[in-house]
Amino acid sequence: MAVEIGPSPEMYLKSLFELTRGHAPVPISALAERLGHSVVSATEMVHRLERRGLVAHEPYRGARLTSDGATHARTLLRRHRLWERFLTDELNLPWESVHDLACQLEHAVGEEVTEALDRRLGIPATCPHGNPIPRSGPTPAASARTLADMKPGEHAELEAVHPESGPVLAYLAQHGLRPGAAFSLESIEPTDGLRVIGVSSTRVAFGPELAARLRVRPASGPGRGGGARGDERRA
Amino acid sequence: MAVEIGPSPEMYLKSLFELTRGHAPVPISALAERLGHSVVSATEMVHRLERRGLVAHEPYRGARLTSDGATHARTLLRRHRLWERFLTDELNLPWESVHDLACQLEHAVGEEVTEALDRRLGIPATCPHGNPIPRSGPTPAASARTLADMKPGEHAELEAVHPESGPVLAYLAQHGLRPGAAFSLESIEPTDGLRVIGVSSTRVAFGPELAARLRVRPASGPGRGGGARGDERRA
DNA sequence: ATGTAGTTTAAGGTCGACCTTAAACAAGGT
DNA sequence: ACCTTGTTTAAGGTCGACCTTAAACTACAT
Ligand SMILES: [Mn+2]
Ligand SMILES: [Mn+2]
Ligand SMILES: [Mn+2]
Ligand SMILES: [Mn+2]
Repeated sequence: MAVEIGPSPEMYLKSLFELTRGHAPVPISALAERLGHSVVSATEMVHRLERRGLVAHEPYRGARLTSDGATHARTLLRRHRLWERFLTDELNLPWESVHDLACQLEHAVGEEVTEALDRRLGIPATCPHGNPIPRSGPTPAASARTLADMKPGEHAELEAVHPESGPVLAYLAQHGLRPGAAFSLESIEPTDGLRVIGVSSTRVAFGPELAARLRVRPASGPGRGGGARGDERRA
Repeated sequence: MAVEIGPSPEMYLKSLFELTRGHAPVPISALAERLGHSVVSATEMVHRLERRGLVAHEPYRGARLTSDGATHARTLLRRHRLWERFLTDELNLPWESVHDLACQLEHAVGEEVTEALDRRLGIPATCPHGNPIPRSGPTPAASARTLADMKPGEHAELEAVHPESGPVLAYLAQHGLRPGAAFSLESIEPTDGLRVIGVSSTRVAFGPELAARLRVRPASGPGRGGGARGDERRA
């Protein structure tokens, strides 16, 4: 148990987990891109992780987490999101910064601290960006629907940003967009597929790339304007 | 600013700081021993740190922190002790574990988080083990007196454990010894210089090595028995 | 003054985590 | 069937952070 593994291998596991859609293996090139590494380096690392039994590599198709690897990845995601909650809720650090900060902390703690933190925070259900905090038992399935899937005229509410990344969060923060914000899709520009949405009297545009990262759910409280606080916790 | 420096070099700076007595340079062998590295490796690292301008090496005498190095070391000690307070006060983790846990966290955060944490904790004055938390302005001088300096019959109160280390803290915890605990030195065994102290009806023995790491101050509330809670905070 | 203990340098190694360039290869669409 | 694109392997490099063994050296105490 505990398996001694460094920050870098851990980031590979986490990324692999995040990039996985269904059962399909993740092309190493996708991994490499996500991490900003060369494809060759990513291949090397995948091999190392394979030797450790955390990853299964199907040549020319991609890499897949073993169940050990997936467990470890979930643990990391858990730590990451708990730290995010701590940083926002307890330290009042900005919503758009905590992702990167938590990305350091996640590698610096073990089970003892993680579980104590969880209790301390009141066993929160999601991170500040709307993603569920893994716990024992299956993680509640996030809505598969994204802004990219919406049709003009539709109303919805932002559920989560996934996958997260500093720049994306910064862009959203700039426009006051947070999980819980209600909005409507006003138009899809034919060229480039830009999505223009209306949030509380403002208009914000998203490229298709970004749009696919905004998980969306049917608007709950209809009318409920605003767009700021979406701190959903409950266990 | 910010100088990008990894966990390992950081540990060297911290150790150097802790081992420094007055103005004297610290023999590299002492550094090596503290870190559990070979002397050759420690020498290498000292050279690297010298190139970065964080350490000054006087051949055959030892290494000394430059003012840049000392600043960095103080920062680390600050982070370390703040995390310790967090782990004990907020997460209720055991007094004797938090040192090692904080030793990971101290390398995973920058100024932003550190300062927010400090505010959150109410600007504590010391770590759970009695050592002052560095802040801007000179650090209040810790008492130079240790258990090793006491004479049989003397009464005193434990101020701090310095330098800290897992095993030492574990030993103290085992006997219910904490900063704030009042005790008397009952005897110094002629052979081996064992110190036997009396704390609230128990007797505990310390070798000279350990005794020198227990900082001591004149007992404050005379009579005040017990020996547990010594959570001194105040700014 | 000399010797011993502590210190530094030299030399050679390992391993992880990155890089580049270039060649070999396989999958899948046309 | 073929070709293009994406993938893997090979080869060679760098750098940090550790290790060992062995030789050179210096400070200091006797
Ligand atoms: Mn990370
Ligand atoms: Mn998040
Ligand atoms: Mn440390
Ligand atoms: Mn402490």
